[in-house]
Amino acid sequence: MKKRQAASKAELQIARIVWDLGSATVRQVFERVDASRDLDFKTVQTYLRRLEAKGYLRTRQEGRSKVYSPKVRPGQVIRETVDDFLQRLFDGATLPLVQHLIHERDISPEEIQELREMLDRWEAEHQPEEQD
Amino acid sequence: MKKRQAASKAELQIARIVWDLGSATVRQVFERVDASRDLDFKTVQTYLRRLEAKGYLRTRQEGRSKVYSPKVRPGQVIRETVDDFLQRLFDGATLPLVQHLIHERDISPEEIQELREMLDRWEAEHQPEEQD
DNA sequence: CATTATAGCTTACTTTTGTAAGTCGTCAAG
DNA sequence: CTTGACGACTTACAAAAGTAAGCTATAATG
Repeated sequence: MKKRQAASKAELQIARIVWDLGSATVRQVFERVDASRDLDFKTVQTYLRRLEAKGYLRTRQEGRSKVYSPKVRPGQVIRETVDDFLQRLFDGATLPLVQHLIHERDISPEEIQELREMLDRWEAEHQPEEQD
Repeated sequence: MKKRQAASKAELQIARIVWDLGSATVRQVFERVDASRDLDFKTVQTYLRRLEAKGYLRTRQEGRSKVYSPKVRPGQVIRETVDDFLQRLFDGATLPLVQHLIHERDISPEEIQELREMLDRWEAEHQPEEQD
């Protein structure tokens, strides 16, 4: 199928900013990233270019700037990334990771509640009322 | 703290084999890996050496072979790896990932059931009967 | 004891990553 | 028009990752 070249960790973080903004110029992305990590404008520019080269983002010219926006849907990329991660660390099994998340990371009672509800909703939607 | 140098993806996969086996020689690991991916013996050897250099595995001499075994607990490494992943892809928030896992990956009704039980058990253990 | 097969140690080589500097064109302010 | 700021495009460059080949010591075999 696609097999877009994998985006590196740093690139992913930059891509996420573009996803958040919907579309953005280098500078706009740069301003968002600035706070957390400490990257040079040029560096951000490089990541964006690579992301475009790898097929994750597209650009359109707008005045003298170019505006980056997602080319493949973010959800898609996230799915692939998670899949790969799952594959490598848990042989692709979903449950062990969920288990790990619940056990090893502090999940609050509220979150547990929320999780339950999520399960309910999911089940409701995906098991169309089996009438007997 | 620790800040062991991060193990790369390929290395992680090799480490997992050692974890599974408890301890193993290069050849033993090689035989396990052989099926799935297609790595050269030498390559496996390199990964193991790097894992030792990075502090993930230790070795003891046994006859003319050296036997690799975990130096830091696997669970520890997994936790760190998951944390890092979570950080980069979900700003560190656990729930969104769980949500993603439930929604995007096919989870069977059995697994949902299992998840519920897992939540129950977890809650039971971690909310020592609040008497009012 | 000479011959092999194996294990270990050293070295290698290509891509990718992380991180950026240089150069050039253009729009806006003097 | 000259100067500067800013963005794009090119180029850089060291470190990590992926993948392995070479050489050496040694144990097992004929």
